[in-house]
Amino acid sequence: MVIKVFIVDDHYMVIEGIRSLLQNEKSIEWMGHAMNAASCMAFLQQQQPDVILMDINLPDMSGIDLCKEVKMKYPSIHIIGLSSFNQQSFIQKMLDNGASGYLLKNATREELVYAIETVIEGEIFLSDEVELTVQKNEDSKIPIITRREMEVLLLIADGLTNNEIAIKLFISTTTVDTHRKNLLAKFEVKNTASLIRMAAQIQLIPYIKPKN
Amino acid sequence: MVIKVFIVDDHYMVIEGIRSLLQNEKSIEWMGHAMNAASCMAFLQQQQPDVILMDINLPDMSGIDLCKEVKMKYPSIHIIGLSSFNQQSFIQKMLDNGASGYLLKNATREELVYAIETVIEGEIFLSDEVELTVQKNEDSKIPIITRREMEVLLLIADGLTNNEIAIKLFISTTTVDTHRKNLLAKFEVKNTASLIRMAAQIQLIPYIKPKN
DNA sequence: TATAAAATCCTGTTTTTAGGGGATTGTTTT
DNA sequence: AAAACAATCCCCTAAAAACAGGATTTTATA
Repeated sequence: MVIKVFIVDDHYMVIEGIRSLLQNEKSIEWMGHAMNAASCMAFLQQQQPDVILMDINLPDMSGIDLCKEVKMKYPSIHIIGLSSFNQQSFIQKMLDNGASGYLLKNATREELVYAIETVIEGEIFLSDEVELTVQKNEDSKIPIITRREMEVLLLIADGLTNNEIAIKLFISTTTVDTHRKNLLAKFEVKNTASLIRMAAQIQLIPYIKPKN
Repeated sequence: MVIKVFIVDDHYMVIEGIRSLLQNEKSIEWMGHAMNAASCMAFLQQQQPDVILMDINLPDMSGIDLCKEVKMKYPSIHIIGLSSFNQQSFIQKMLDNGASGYLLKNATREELVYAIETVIEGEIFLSDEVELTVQKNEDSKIPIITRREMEVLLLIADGLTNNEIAIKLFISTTTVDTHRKNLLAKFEVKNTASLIRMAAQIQLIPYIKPKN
């Protein structure tokens, strides 16, 4: 049985690299690629692969969210997260959202093929290095914040004060203050500067600054 | 005349992708790859390519430094910086260190080939999107801050208060406050959150957080 | 050597955040 | 059904940052 593989990545060179690596694998069928979340979803309406290799950074949506959406509509598709970085927080989120594995972009052909074969069996695959990190970082800080906290965080990053945020979210200023306190506690920092820095570094804050 | 190309990148998939993209180009000869700065330098002792495609992120040394080193010893080699991100600060540093071009990893085969051909002619090549960024940022706000303001900015990002910064720099708290005010003015923001966000986004703040 | 720019310091006031306590109402999850 | 979590709200105090308006000295640079 041939495993049908599809890839979602906005880097042409990575797509080409994976295609090239899988070219001579007789057990794997290359279904094509998408360079963003929207065209991925469009493709899936026509055909369903067995495995999707999915970059965590996409131009229109994070791979983490796309993963969730795909698994919601097509639970039988196995998703392998793909990224350059060995970041536990992303890996965890991908897995939480239904991904079956996580592969670093410096993986070899053998790893790639093995990953695909593993997730098809219903098992979880993680890159060697990733597993190490997961272990190492287990005890360290990967703040898990709630949806509301995330909203507040983004508005803080946009430069709004507690009062302005309260008005925008139709809640009391004291509530905003509580969310803010919880954010500081979860990130284990003592002020806004460190909070925003950390959040920016773990890519919680979108790069393009929305006006006002 | 055949252009000899070598690549330095720690992502196997990217190496493979570029190799695959250049495979059928008769005017280009693939010399091989290195996955870190050390083996790149070792390779160059044996053979010299005409063009090196060099990732800015390498495990043992930044591409920016490696670029400088290579150009020092082998001035005739043309270097094209390679990265996933469209970050003006890196691009500028690569060019300052002697690189002849900058290519994003989502470049097409045509762009890649054109880039190689362009730098061989002694010209500078920049990805379309990169040029846009350079242009866009030209007239827009790239705040020019002084050395002292930079020091203060980094300490703010580290979570220090004005008072703590004052102690660390052996200056008065009011001076720190003045620097801070100037930073806010130069960045055209009204609070620390926005300041740190912007600074992080234009890569003014180092990624690895130094302890304390 | 003017002149500009950078770095230093000051006195105020107002606004915002941080830190310490709570508490209530829903909604998941076990 | 109980426990845990999320979201909401409150009080109070202290610390920090933002805003306004200065000034002096040192260091580049035209």
